[in-house]
Amino acid sequence: MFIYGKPGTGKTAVTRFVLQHLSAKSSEIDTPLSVSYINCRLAGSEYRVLSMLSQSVKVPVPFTGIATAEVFDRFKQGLKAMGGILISVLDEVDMLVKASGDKLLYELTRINETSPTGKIVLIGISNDLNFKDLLDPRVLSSLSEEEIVFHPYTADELYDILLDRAKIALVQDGVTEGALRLCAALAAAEHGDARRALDLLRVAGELAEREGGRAITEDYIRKAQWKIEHDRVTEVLRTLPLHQRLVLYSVYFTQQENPKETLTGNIYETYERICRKAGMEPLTQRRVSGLLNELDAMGIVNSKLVNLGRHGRSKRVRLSIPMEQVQSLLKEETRLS
DNA sequence: CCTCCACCGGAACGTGAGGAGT
DNA sequence: ACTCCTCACGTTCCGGTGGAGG
Repeated sequence: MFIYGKPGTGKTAVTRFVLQHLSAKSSEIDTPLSVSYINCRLAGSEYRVLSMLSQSVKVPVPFTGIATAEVFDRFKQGLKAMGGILISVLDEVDMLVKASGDKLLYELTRINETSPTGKIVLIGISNDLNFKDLLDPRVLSSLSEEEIVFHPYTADELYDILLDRAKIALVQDGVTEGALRLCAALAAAEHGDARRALDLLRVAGELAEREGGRAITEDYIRKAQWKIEHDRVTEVLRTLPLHQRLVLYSVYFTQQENPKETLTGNIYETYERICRKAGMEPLTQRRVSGLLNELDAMGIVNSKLVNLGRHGRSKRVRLSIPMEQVQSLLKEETRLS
């Protein structure tokens, strides 16, 4: 089965809920059934997904050291030995396939053909609606027998969810209707993500509590939204590796010196200068270009491909976070200060 | 209309850390 | 002791490209 839907539309929650009921029912009627839930993005690689699968059939696998094919064999052995049915949920499978292809999925679908005892049921969850394009037709035919699409929540639905939670979590009249509506609207504008909506309400509640407010008002919701964004960025910035930070500073300085010419070429020059001053070996332009793309993906920087005709084509890069945030990060930098 | 710039981005490959199996 | 894994992070190489200016 395939489950599609944007983040925060309930895919994972619903799947877990159903799984829980299934395993409760199976122990009630005494049927051999085990379930495993794996988040492929968190797992990171084909190897680690496999090793987690193996663990779910009680086969311990070292976290590194043996060949992927070997882990796969052990998993098959374990499944066979265990018998029954393994329901395996692969959350964010699209990440797995993008990183390491659909080989693993293909192999997994083939298990049922060869293994008489011990069958596997695959449930793939994906954020990417075009995920199917990445798959080989053979994999597709055996996988997508059933599809469910989770649509983004509308503002009204989000409002209901929030209201429900607010009743449990907050004192009576702890939140104004307007604040709830705003909260739902903000989250709905951002792809109808329920998790975001709940986060927003929670943070707003914390803010209100700290300031001794009597109820969560629209004002607190707005503040909370700002805070969430700010915290997210600070956290990301703080954990950036050295050269990634250097590239970020280069963008910052280039943009300050010459706001119009923030092309990769100029940024790279600045970067080289910084490296030389700090007595470090600069990375190649290719690598820096990759780092810039990563910063872009994290939403720290915004880059756009531009064509300067005779002057070639390049990328125009802009910071998409406030300058002050980079400044304060720079202040913590003892080596570069 | 054609050229050619200045970079983009894919692919293959290298290295060193962390570790398993025999 | 030796071979063989994964994986993150880089490098080298190279074909690709949209449009200003000849």
